[in-house]
Amino acid sequence: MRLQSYARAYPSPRESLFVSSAPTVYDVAARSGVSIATVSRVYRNPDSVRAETRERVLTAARALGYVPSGNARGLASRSTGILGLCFPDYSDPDTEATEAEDEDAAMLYSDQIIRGMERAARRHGYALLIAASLKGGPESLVAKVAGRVDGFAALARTVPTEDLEVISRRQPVVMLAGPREGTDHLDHLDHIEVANFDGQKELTRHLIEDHGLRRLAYIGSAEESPDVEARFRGYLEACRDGRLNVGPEPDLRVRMMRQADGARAVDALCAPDRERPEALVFANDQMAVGALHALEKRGLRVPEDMAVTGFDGIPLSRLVRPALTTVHQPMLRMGEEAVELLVKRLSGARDTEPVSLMLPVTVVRRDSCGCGKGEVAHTDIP
Amino acid sequence: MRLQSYARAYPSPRESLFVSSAPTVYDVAARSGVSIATVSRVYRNPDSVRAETRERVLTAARALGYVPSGNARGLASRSTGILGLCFPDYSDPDTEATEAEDEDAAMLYSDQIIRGMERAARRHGYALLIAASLKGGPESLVAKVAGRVDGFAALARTVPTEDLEVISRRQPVVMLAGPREGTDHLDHLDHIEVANFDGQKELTRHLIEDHGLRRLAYIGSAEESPDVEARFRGYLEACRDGRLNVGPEPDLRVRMMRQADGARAVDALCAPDRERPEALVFANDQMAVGALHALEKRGLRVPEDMAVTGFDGIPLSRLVRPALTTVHQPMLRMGEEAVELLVKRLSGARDTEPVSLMLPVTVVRRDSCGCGKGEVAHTDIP
DNA sequence: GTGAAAGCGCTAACAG
DNA sequence: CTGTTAGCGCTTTCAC
Repeated sequence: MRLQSYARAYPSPRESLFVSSAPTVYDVAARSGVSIATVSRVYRNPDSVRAETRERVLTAARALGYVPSGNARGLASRSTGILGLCFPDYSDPDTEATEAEDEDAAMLYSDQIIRGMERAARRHGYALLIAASLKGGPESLVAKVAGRVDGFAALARTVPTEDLEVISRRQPVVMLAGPREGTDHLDHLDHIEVANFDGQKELTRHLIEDHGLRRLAYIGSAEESPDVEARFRGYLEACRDGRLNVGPEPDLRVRMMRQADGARAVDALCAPDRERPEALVFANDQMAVGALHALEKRGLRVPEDMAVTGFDGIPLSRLVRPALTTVHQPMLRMGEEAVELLVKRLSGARDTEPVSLMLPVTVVRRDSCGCGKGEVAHTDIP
Repeated sequence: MRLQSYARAYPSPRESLFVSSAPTVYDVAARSGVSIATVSRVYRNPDSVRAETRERVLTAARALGYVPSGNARGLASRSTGILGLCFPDYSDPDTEATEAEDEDAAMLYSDQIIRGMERAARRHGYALLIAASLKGGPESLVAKVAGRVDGFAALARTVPTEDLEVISRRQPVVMLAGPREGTDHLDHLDHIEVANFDGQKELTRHLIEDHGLRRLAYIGSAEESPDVEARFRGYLEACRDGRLNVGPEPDLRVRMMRQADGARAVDALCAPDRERPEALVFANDQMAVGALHALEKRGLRVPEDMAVTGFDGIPLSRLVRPALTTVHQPMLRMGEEAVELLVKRLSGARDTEPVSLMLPVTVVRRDSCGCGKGEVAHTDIP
């Protein structure tokens, strides 16, 4: 019944740019006079085939332009040698590279994770499949990735939690950055987060104690985000420790946490009818950068008239003027740790207890909080 | 004969962290009382199934924790929705991040391409599979990627040219950065390169005409690299135009073009027994950065005692002191163009003539060539 | 060492 | 709108 294959005519390489159907093990087997099993062996375990036979097969394969189908392989062997990463579409039109030189300034959060994962995956012999969720169905995203990899990492809120729960019953999954919620479901997932609370708390303490600021405003997210909430709680605690008068809610919640939202925050919080804060504490760098621009337009000086801080430590934070005081997250390391966790699960430790890591952050004091011109100080937290 | 599947017992979610065998269409079909074809339709084309039936299937799938197998899908449908990228292991131990803040300084060439491809792939609904060639068999790399994607890009010299030739008969391949050689084979490949020749020529002209330097030294690569050769030819032409006395070979060829090699180049070219050059023209940024360090150790000032230039425009080039004069390559754009080319091929234009793009570069004049402190000038080439 | 045969999980006609 | 029936290309026992 595979005779059709055996009888298939092999068009010369030049017949068309792309040949209608790619050669298979059957073609190679027929041409080299062995069975398909042997062809398979030549690729999976060369030493189990006599040298002469092996050469015959290889020669035929070369002549035919044979490339093993990863899909068929994965299907038959139930493993792919690929790790995956799902992340949300963070792209910010305002941050997109416009001038050539700014390409690297637009590096995001997720790009660092990709770099970290790629590096670690490479060390372990895995390739990396990356997929950003677009506005389309989120269902498709996870399914697409999950169905093609041996294990994967997902940035929090990329994938419906219940989907993750289901998938994690089948393969190793590590959740990135969103603290495990509920503690109830999601019990199969390994989990990595950063010290959002401690970082934001230390940064806020710095503003209050070291710079003597007392009227702070916090700009958070309207979307539910455990990370942002943790940061806000850190901010609150520092405020209370400093005996500042703060409510239980951020002074402002914006929708997307992009540059435009940061600019809008300035409009809202520096309205003429209200007392101007002494410091704008943003839940991320992108907004803070947007605010810097907006403030400049209004003729307000940073940090003299108003201090501004961010969170994340994206490359852009160091390039803007004044350079942004922020809390640096070790995203590269997070990517690496994610791979380590996945690899560990894949190589045996499948039924051990879920792991939960908390990575330390670094408070980076630059100009925008009032720390001396050009001087930079780091404090690792915790 | 699939009865085993139908009869399979479904362990409760808690029975084990990972269930032995994942549910399939057969399980979902059995549980929801439809055929496997219908299950398949629910995922591929939901509207072709009556709403009520669809819900039944979805419910069963959810209960079972069903996730479609990408491998099986790819195998049956002959397409994966994935694009690939193969790149060499560029990592440089000296550039690796040590301090948190330097994570982004370590961004390489290939990272920008990844970013560009990911972004463009996302726009077209593709995911991206990335794999760096490690010292292991190169055979495995291409095969791994090629066998799992609908089309892919390969950085020059990542993959044996003959392999590419073979594979490109089967699926779209675009070659990055290495000029098409021979013109003879490789005729199926689309190809993208940057203006290496013109960029290096303009930079060299700047050194000669604008700064009046006449004793230049070029540091190239021992490995064969069309890109580096093109740069060198640009350098040569500028030198001849300036009536400088230059031989047909670089003053030095180093092995890896890493920071350590740049430092070694300084040792070799600034030896006491020979006349010191006025400018060190490096074939890439990494070496130039290494040279900057070595020069500083020797107590030589840049640019006063010696001008230094690089090529690539990596983020690090702007962060070092003095900031490096270099030629910026639009790697992000190269990644994007690569995806556009692949997508075009995949959506019909399979048999049209191979495309060859030459992307413009930008000469970035910073401090290390003697251009005024802090001032930066750009010139786009061509 | 090599071959035969049975799937892996899904899609894709083609009937009904 | 739904079911039947073939494979997709490879790995994998189990014999020989």
